[in-house]
Amino acid sequence: MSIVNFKHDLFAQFARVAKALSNANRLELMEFLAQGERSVDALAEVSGLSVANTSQHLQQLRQTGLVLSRKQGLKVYYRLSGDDVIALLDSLRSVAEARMAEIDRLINAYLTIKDKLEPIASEELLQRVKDGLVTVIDVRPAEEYKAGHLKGAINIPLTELDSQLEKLGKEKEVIAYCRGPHCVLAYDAVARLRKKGRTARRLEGGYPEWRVAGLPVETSDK
Amino acid sequence: MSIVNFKHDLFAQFARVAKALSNANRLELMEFLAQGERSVDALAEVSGLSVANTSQHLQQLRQTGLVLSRKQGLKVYYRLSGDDVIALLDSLRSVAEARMAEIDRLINAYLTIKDKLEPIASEELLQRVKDGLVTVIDVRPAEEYKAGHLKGAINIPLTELDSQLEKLGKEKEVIAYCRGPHCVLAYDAVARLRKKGRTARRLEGGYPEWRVAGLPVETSDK
DNA sequence: CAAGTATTCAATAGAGTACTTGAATAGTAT
DNA sequence: ATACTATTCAAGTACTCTATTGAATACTTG
Repeated sequence: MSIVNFKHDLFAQFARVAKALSNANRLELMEFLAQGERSVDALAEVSGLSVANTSQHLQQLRQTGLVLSRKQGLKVYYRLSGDDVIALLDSLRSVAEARMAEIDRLINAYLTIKDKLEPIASEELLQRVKDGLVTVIDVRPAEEYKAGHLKGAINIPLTELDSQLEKLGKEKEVIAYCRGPHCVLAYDAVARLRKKGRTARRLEGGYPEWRVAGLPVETSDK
Repeated sequence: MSIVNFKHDLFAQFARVAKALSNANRLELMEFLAQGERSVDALAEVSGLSVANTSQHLQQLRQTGLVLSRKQGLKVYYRLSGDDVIALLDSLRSVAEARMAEIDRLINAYLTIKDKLEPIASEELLQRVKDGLVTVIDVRPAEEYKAGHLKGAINIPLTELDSQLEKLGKEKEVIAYCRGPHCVLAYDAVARLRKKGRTARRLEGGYPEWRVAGLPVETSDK
């Protein structure tokens, strides 16, 4: 094998991995998988894709080694094949957010629906917490919550929002936050809470912004 | 805009970045750009693509914000738009290597001497340089060396390795590096040095990885 | 201004991708 | 066994991507 061919074949393999990531539906499936193992029909339901289509996307991901599957009874469960895959996804997201003006445009277009999802500012939140007017929920996965969170916030990962609804008093307004200004978990949470008839808003920014601003947090003090 | 659409559009933007990375030729172009700024015809020459084709790939990369360009006189010079792009490429490479048996097969097919060419890690190299135990050589072409190289490394392009052998003390171990983890120049150099009876190893990674890790470099300070 | 060079544009053929539909497979429950 | 369920397979259509070719653009030099 010549050097040139070797190099080209090697790059072709890297390109295969990138190609597996080059579809919005597959990225969305992987975001769900990042939260834990899921069956095909569960993934089809949350993603809104047909079962056959979901299955085919999952097989593409499996062929490049990004996900693994196991069969148990009737169902096939898929999961991400390792933490380095999460790191790759984060790296992709971070480059995309940093570089693409298009994303800012999208976020701004979305946020023009101010009256529906107007965020609450940090100072206002602090005051309302003191006054006992709001319940603050952290919708990130439990591990991230454990590593550090807003003081007084309770952890309700997005996946458990429906089942843990009773933790939230019905009279208080709910404030949701997650990883950062672009993290869609908090948007989702607010939308779903409102569907259930609660009063909900999103915190401007996320945990990192809050911490950097010197506002009160609780950490695992590792 | 609904939350679902918003989320989907956001993932579609991330997917665009991944799609830009999903072609072997574009990845190869980016590896060259990781060494420094390059004109279109220089990139066309090293990649073996036609100029028009090269230009079109570069424009795709520019549209997703992965590279930037500037025009000077007749030529247009492209460069990576930031170090986070290098981090993304490394992350992609690392996931691909970890997951894809296909890549191992390729590497073994080409580099049958693979286990004889154990790489040295960055930290270990730094220590051994301090202790005066090793000579570090940069086997990339002179222009790439000039644009930036590991502090203290001497430039011996692969083509001149035989003729400049006397530059290397016979007692010290020689460490060779080039463009990146898969740049074959360093493998070649190590193999040839060993044939001449020298003790030689390859640096894990290459110049871009070293620089991004914040380790000491010397640049042309343009 | 004319000639030359580097890059980009435009049009095209051929290959690959996404999603749908309906059927096939493998396992469970009755 | 039979009915049922979750998943996968196979085929078809509409759409997109790559690389090639030749022309157009923008800049420099004589």
